[in-house]
Amino acid sequence: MKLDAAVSLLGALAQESRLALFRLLVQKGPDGIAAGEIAERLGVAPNALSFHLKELSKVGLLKSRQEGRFIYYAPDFKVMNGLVAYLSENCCAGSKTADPCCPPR
Amino acid sequence: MKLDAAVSLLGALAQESRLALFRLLVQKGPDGIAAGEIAERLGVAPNALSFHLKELSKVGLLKSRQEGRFIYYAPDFKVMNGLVAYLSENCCAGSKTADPCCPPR
DNA sequence: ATATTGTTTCAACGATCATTGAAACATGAA
DNA sequence: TTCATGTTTCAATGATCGTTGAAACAATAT
Repeated sequence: MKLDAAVSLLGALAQESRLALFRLLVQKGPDGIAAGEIAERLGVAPNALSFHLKELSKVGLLKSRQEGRFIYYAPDFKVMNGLVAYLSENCCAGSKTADPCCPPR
Repeated sequence: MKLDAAVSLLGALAQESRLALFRLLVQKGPDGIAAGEIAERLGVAPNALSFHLKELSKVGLLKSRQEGRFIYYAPDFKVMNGLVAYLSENCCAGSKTADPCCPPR
């Protein structure tokens, strides 16, 4: 992963509603949750949520699937995995020990 | 780590100059680098760099130490470790396998 | 004391971001 | 078709962010 891509992903997650949203989606797993239920659970206005869903989708963190009137959103675990790997390798001295982030050497 | 803290850390890293800065500091290790050398290496104006150093310090990602006229900055690996752990646990389905970010169950 | 070097602070500007309310679009039911 | 529901788009607003230039501060040398 390039630095620019990591910055985009970090920026997408660096917002209270969006991080909470992503956490919720991760908990719920690959089947996803409908936008309306997310909005209700997070206490975010539907249009605001739509904005945040778009932000997360724009950087590839979310997948969506339409089912009738509902649109289900689920995390793209591969992308998130890439981000965590990037941070571990580039910002944690590349250590692979139990404690992933420690000084080099 | 609380959600708010994670958001602050993500926000601090979600900027090109700052992520590059942090990467550089991680590479250089606990001894740190002087602000002037960082500015030169990253091609950032000294006052702009000072702003970014403050942003990273504000959230606890950086430690600094004065030596003569120079101020050396180094990463706080413990804090970064906490962030990576938070993301792995809360945003990666809590998996501890080789692939840290995969769907639950 | 003055000068020089390294770093930070301040004010200002344009750009981007998050939220709001209203309207629009899309799907399915009556 | 008409209606209700789920979701998104649009425009406007206030807030925050990143950069710039000039000035200030701090530590050392002359």
